[in-house]
Amino acid sequence: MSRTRKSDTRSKETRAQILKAAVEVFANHGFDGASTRQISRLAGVNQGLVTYYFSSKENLWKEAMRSVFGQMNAKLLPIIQESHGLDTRARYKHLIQAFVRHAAHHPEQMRLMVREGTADMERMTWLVDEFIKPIYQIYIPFILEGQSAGILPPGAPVHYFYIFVGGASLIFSSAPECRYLTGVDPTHEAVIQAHAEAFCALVMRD
Amino acid sequence: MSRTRKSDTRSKETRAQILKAAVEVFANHGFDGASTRQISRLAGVNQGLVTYYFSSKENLWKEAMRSVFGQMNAKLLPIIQESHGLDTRARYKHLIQAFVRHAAHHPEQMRLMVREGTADMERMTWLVDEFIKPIYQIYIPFILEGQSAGILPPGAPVHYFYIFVGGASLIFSSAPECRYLTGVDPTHEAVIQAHAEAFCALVMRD
DNA sequence: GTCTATATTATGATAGAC
DNA sequence: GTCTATCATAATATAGAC
Repeated sequence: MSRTRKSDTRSKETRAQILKAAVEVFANHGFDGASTRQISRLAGVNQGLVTYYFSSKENLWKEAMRSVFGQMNAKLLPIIQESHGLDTRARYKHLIQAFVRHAAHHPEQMRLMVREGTADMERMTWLVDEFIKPIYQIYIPFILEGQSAGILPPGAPVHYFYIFVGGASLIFSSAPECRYLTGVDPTHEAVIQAHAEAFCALVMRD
Repeated sequence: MSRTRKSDTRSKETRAQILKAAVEVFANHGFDGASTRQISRLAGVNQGLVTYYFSSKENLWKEAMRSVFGQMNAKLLPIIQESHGLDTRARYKHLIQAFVRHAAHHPEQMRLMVREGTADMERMTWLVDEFIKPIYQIYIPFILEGQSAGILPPGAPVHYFYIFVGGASLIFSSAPECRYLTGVDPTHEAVIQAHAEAFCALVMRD
């Protein structure tokens, strides 16, 4: 293996470690509360490398967002595609379960989605234009279909969009609080399943 | 009016302005992201006065929390008390509407409740012990009563607690995002009413 | 590519004039 | 009680050695 190939691998790993740490720290502290020092420390690399790979904190945040939403789409879009064969009730159950499970296994993604909704206009609009709008466009027909099938009550889709996202994910994005408050640990597989079932049962009444 | 009385009034106003600004900035940027300079600027007072009135940033955050939860309890506890005369279905409708409306008019309180759920262990446990645990204790019998009456599906109360709080409040705590994403402004009274009705309809199916 | 060193600005908190 | 001035520290970002 040549020296260049080895450097390439090392380089990509370093970049990936910084990105992974950035997702975690931005999710837990928000853009303003996160520091590049904290991120580099968590990544186990030198602080100067953050600028080397990502130019600026702002750009690192954008790359972290691209990474997170890339993962989310890679996971959920195929599930949505496959679900088109199912009838509406089965499809609802399947997709809600998939979304709850995803939120459970990637709580940092849910926290990132919600963080910059108020703090900064620039970052909020960028995030909406780049990632949230396409997701919302998928939700709308899904909600309308549910209303046509009598699964969901009437009302503008926007209400059910925020009820779905908030109701499905808050227990996981507040996992440490939930554990301390109730003794129930939302990272346990049985609790994840129970939350998916409770949420499904609430949305899809017989 | 004596000079002392005037100073007292001025003093209380200054303190109150700092507290109000602190609630806003902590809600939008989190503890780490907020700066005492930003808070003092928003309050229209000198930065030194933050320390004069609140000793430290940590203590200012705690006072901001006391203020916010004090307001919430003052508003919602009487409504809960009065509701005991109603039958279960009417009571559910009444209380959910009240909670949605409160979340709509005080989105900063919802943001504050959720912010420190992951960032800092000390602040999270303080917040839970001091304010969230009492609220949760009120929710549990409310949820159990709904399950007994057949309004809610079975499942541990913790799931419905987080579904209620998350589902009812996310649209309001992400109001700027919602406005930019959908064109629907969650600060409008008609939208608040529509959200309360959609959420009620989802929870309380016929 | 990775490191150390540093320039510059912003932070939380304090001291002291008024 | 409110202000200005300041200290010590931590922040983002850059320059340059290796």
